[in-house]
Amino acid sequence: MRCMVMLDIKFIRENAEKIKWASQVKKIECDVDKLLELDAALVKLRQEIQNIQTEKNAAGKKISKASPEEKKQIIESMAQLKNREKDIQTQLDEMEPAYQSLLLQVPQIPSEDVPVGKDDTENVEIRKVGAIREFDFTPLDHVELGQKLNLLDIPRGVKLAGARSYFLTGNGALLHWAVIRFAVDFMVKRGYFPMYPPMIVREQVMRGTGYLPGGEEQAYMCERDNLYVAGTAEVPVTAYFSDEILNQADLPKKFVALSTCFRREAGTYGKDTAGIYRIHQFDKVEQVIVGRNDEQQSIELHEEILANSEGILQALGLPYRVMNVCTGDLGRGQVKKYDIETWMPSRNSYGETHSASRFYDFQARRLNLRYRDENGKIQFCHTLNNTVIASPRVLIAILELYQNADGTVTVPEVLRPYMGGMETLKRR
RNA sequence: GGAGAGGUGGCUGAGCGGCUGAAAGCGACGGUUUGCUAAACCGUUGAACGGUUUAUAACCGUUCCCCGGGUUCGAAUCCCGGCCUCUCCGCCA
Repeated sequence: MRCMVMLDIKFIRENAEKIKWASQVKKIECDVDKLLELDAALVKLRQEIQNIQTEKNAAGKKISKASPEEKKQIIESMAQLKNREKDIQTQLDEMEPAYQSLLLQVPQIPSEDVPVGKDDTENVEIRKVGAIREFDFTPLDHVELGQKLNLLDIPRGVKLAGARSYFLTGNGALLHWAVIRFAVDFMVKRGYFPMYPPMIVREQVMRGTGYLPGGEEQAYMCERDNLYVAGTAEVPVTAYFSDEILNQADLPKKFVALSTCFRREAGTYGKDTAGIYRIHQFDKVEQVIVGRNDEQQSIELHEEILANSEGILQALGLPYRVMNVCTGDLGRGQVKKYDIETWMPSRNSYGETHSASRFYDFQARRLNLRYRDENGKIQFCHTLNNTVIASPRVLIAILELYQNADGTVTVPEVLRPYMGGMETLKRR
């Protein structure tokens, strides 16, 4: 994973204005002019050094056949060349780091159909699906339900592990596993290849997927081992084929991965403190696609992974809406992102439960993830990913929406096979 | 944790300091043969960057045999550091 280029420098040269625009609407700092200036200077120096090397090589070839006196001469002139070379090399070495770090800041250009906006308040709703339930009694929130039905124990989680920690207990744990198994099976039926990935990964995997630099504060890290704890299976699964060259015929590769996810949630003190909405550890079923370098195909696959997740929510009978995430809320590498927000009565609003991202070759470049196309040319892949289900966050919606006046919770039908046929969650 | 081995092209695997961008095999691609398939035979087959050019074609140049330094007129080949992988022993599950 040596290739740390965000976007191809040639592309940047030719699309400087678009990138400036992207940096502006994404609110990501990036000095394109400075980058191009450095780039031009570097190209010039590299040409000079190349000429010197040509001379050196020629001299080196002569030397083995030269007479002793000639050898002396050649070696002397070589010494001069080497001095000049060293000079230029020093200049190059001085400029390179600045160039590299500027290059790393270059954002991916958003798709044309992404709304321009400053932050998540300007995301645009694409559609709403499912009717919001009207209660004819006063509904409880998931924390109260969890307590009453012994599904959830936050205080003891906090006792052992600090804020944003919890236990799922009894039927709560069973419901959690049921949701996950349902989601995995759903995706496997749709032809996705199941994976259970390592979640403690090397730094270059985090860099390759775009979480570093920038996400240092969000990720747990094992300092002794210099390894990072990934916040999502997207990280190891997208990096699965890094540094490899795949066959075009094998693409797209579609994966469904289940993992526990760890997030520090630094800088969110006071945000979403109630319940199990924002927590340090959760399980997530994730879908990841590695495809051809073909924008049209990526667009279609993006719709496909979105449809998969909508299928899950519909099967669970949860009302949701699909958001077209605006430029200001897009990550550096994302071309376009759909968020799915599921209705959560206690929040009296939709809460984000899914996030479907399209990167084109942004991650693949950093991961050195390539394939050979029909002409034998090596191309960078395209990558995409989306949540299938993240639990326990989704349990908020399930518990609150499926609660009954008597304080019990009905088990959604599709989950019952995974709960030994249980139809209702009662206190036990 | 202790001791050792090693990192070469899509893969496996050779490689006296100049003739090695790299043997050989496999794979892939093109062709011959063939009722079809298979087999056999012949040929082609690394990447990035820069220049010439209408050209992602051809040609020329430079760099690249894990990364970074060093020795040398010259390094895949010698030396040092780093990263990574593997084996044995110990420990643990």
